Amino acid sequence: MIAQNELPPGARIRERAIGELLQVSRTPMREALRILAAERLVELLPNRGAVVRAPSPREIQDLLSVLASLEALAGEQASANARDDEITEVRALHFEMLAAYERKDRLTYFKLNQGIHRAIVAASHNAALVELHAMTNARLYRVRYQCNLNSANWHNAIEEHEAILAALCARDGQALAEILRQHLGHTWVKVSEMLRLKPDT
Amino acid sequence: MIAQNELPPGARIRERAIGELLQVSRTPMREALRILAAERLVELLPNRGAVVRAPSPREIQDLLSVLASLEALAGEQASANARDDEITEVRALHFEMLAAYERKDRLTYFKLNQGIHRAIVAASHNAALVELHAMTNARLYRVRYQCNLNSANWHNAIEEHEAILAALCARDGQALAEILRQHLGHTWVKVSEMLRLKPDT
DNA sequence: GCGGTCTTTTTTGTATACCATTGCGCATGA
DNA sequence: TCATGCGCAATGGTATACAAAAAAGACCGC
Repeated sequence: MIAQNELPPGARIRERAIGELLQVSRTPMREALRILAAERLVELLPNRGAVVRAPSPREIQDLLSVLASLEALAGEQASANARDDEITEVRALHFEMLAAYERKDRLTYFKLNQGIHRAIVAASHNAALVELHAMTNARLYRVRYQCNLNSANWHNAIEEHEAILAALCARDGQALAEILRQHLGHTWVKVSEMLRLKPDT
Repeated sequence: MIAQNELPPGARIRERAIGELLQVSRTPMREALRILAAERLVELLPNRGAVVRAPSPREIQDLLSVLASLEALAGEQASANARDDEITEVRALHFEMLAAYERKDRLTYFKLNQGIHRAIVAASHNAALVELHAMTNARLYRVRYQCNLNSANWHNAIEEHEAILAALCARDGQALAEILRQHLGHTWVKVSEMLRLKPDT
């Protein structure tokens, strides 16, 4: 519900209300809220309940720099450790994404884009990295989704993804790390532009 | 209790038993366990409760490679963003650590060592990075503590810390990142040696 | 009309009761 | 002797009741 904006940032989560909505009592509801708080998706105010967190622009920039480092590491380790079939799957996802690009199907494009990055991280065969990447990515999901809806220039991203795929196929860890770093740097450029135009989202 | 090995890896955590020990009922106990599970310090088995996680050697190596990337990023950002008084504090901690080294006070040495790294990360002024570093570090705390007790050669670590301090004072982000990376690479060497000698710890 | 205080109501924090599932031990039989 | 099945004890999962804290609202004085 947070990811899909049914619970917008800043919204208070009343245990009874949401629990009733989901047909569970307060106990599992509270346990879920503690997990979401540990994942930094909600903030727990003592004696005042939970609110959906809205990462500030500064926090978004910080998270993106961390994500860039994590993906750079993933790129290096994936280049070294990925099985050929995993690389093949990334290539397949890449072409699916190109198809969605041609059709201007933004939602599918977005999900496939995320899927490619997740697949590269998974190909590192580094379980801890997969976990931290997923957690960091989850915190950025909402804003990146909004950005994907609004952004005008997809083309750069496509070109970068071509380069990502080439580096992965060549198993050139250094190059892949560097491209992924730049790629997420450009993501920050797009996100910050969107925040300037639509500060409310 | 997990960090201090009062609950060793693999130990089952029975909600009623530990709750009684801590004078709390099962409800807050369960909420705490969910948080620890989200932090990957315990594992939750459906209908079978919680057990203290013991990171495998492979997982330790993976976590250290992630930690190296996080600290490298912290080094870059700290070089750019640290206030002078934060750097001064790192220097002070460094000399305190040297004092503990001279006295062969392993516990104090260990804690100051951790404190230096934490201070450098904090000096990045990147809140998300601080959080992820703390979480990753917590997962490695126990094994690194064991390693600190057993390791013979402190001297390399001291030299590396001299270099870390020098790079930070010079605000040379690239150099600092590289040294921190190597430093954690050497940590893995020490930990893996210990694991070979004492696989049970 | 406005501000402050007291009361009421809502909401979170904790304890406990009850149910479902699991695991173990014991008995039974091949 | 060993495998299998039954039953009991223990443990986790959920709901709910009660206590404490905070928010909301009413009332009063100025």
